[in-house]
Amino acid sequence: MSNAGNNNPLPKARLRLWLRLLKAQRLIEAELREKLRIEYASTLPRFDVLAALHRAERGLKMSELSDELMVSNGNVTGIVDRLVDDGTVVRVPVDGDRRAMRVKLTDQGRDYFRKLAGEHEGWVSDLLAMFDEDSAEELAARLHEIADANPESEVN
Amino acid sequence: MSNAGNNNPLPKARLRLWLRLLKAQRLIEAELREKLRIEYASTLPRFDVLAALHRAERGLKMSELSDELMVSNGNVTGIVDRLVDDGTVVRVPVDGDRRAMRVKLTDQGRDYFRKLAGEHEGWVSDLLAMFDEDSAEELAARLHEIADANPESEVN
DNA sequence: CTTGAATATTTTAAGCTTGAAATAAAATAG
DNA sequence: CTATTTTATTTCAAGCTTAAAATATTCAAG
Repeated sequence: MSNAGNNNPLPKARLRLWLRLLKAQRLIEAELREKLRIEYASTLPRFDVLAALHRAERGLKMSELSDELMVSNGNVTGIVDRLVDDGTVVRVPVDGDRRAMRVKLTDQGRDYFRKLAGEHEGWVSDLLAMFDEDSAEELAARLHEIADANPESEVN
Repeated sequence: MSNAGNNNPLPKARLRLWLRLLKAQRLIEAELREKLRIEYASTLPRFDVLAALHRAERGLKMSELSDELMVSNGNVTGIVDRLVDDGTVVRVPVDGDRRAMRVKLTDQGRDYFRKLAGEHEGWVSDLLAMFDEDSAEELAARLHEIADANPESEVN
């Protein structure tokens, strides 16, 4: 049967929510991207990789990185290549498994990221200045439900 | 002065909010992208262009398209090129301005999009099934504040 | 008119992203 | 042991994305 002219308001409300979410994300991402580019000659994907590595004391394997960031593994290869060229990260062999590589921040990379991360937090805080602590946390909790209800999404 | 060890909870809460927003967006986008690819051999950027054109009866100029979608104008050129190859859209000269082009859905493109849009709404609704109409609308309103407070962000 | 600034679009080079195929090593069976 | 399958990563081709430069046209002074 045809669904033409269907006007059920629930799916429409959810669709509007999705479009708003997308618009907010794009706006914030565009601002952050521009700041990273102009002030640090860097990019968001690079920042994301550094952030993930900074959270992981002893580094991450390529596959752990791509899981963490929800991007394909082939993608991470290229970004890490460029970070290696910069001298901010290194690939070290995982002993006991000659297939795997552990990616770690260099000392230089760690210093660099710490400076960046402080700035980044400030930029985000400015962009989300309309939320006080409570509303930010409440909103974050609501958004968490989305990831919670749709687990294990594989990107590969 | 150094900011090391700063633990101000407000920026941290906003940063968490941003990370949640980003995670939710990526999850939904990955699902939609996969469905479009597998079931329709299409992509999200193409869908976004078609959706914008569907909302605009008499078509959109290239620059209107890139404003609407918040992507660079060079970007739209490539996507529209491919849609023209598919036969879903056409570029028609704007009379009175030989620089400009108006992009319009073809009849075939309109039919195709209508089918797609119905499916798309269903996919989104399923992914956001944890929100009833009221919470979806409330959340959307909260997110709208972000775009509202950061207007006129130029992507070009 | 003509010159110069502004606008609309495309092109370009570089980087990001994906899914699939290729490579290599490890783990599992038989 | 050896063959098969699984796992970790890279490579590849195609498409997306950006910022900047190039083109082409229109608009605004003078």
